[in-house]
Amino acid sequence: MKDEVYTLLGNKNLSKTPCRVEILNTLIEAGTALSENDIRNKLSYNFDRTTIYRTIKSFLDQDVIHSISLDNGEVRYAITRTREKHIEHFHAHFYCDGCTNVYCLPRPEFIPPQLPEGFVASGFDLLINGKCKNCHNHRQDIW
Amino acid sequence: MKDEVYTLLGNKNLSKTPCRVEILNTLIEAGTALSENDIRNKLSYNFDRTTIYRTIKSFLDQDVIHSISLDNGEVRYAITRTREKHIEHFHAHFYCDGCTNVYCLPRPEFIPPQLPEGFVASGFDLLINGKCKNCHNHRQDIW
DNA sequence: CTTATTTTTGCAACATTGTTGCAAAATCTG
DNA sequence: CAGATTTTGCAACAATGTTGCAAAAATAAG
Repeated sequence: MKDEVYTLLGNKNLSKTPCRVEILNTLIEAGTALSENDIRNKLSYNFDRTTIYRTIKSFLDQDVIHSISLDNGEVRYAITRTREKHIEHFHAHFYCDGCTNVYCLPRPEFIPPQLPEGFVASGFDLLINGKCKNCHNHRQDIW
Repeated sequence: MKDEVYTLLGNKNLSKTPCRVEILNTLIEAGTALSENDIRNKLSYNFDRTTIYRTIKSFLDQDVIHSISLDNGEVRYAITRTREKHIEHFHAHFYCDGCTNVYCLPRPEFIPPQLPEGFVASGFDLLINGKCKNCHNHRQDIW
């Protein structure tokens, strides 16, 4: 809990301010990726928008969290739980069409699709959509 | 050229206004996906921002084009060249770290990664990054 | 623990992008 | 060509990204 947050902030040389502690805590406790608004709404104190923006930016810079851009332009943030540095270049997330939650997925096997002649891949970002466990029950349109 | 554009607009029941013709033409001729700004800068006439916005929206609605959201939030648009309807749920694009161009890739084989228990996939969006043919020559950091 | 130094906050301000309403202008239909 | 239907251009906002600056808070040093 708090300890984890403090340790994390300490490791990354980020000062332990209420805003940072709360945001980080919120993201750790959330099972899914959260938007800036989601985050703001979960905080006990009404921090300034800029402060939240900059806190998120710091966390991103330090790889404490990572961002996921959805098709509609919405951005969500989630704790980065990868251990190895290079894995950062291989992201996979799941977007639930039912509840719209976004979940981080473990690194998938990278089967690079046929690339045009001369193209070389160095990473990827995969966003799978479908129904999560909860929403799968009230199933509707399974392909 | 123009004929292709006219036919396309006709098929989709979109009126053939200068703005639509030009934008569609621009996107067809571009080998890569373009941002709204890229598009605007290539037009001969200074159409209103709203008009371009709405034109793009119409094209998206009619599946004439599709959008690609980059990690940094930037959005690019490209002609939809898929024939079969259902393929729309399987997008793959290539982002060149060198020139920042975005290319549409043919539909890759979908090797669904291990999903959590109870999760069901129905589509995906894959953005591969690396170096395109041109930029690969002045190679730098190949993994 | 108190002070000096370094960071973070809050606030004002702006840029960009997404979006809508409305009247004028253009396009389409017969 | 004339009337009906759409699209444009413009004004206006909302949401989000971003920066500068002084006040407030956190950290480091003694």
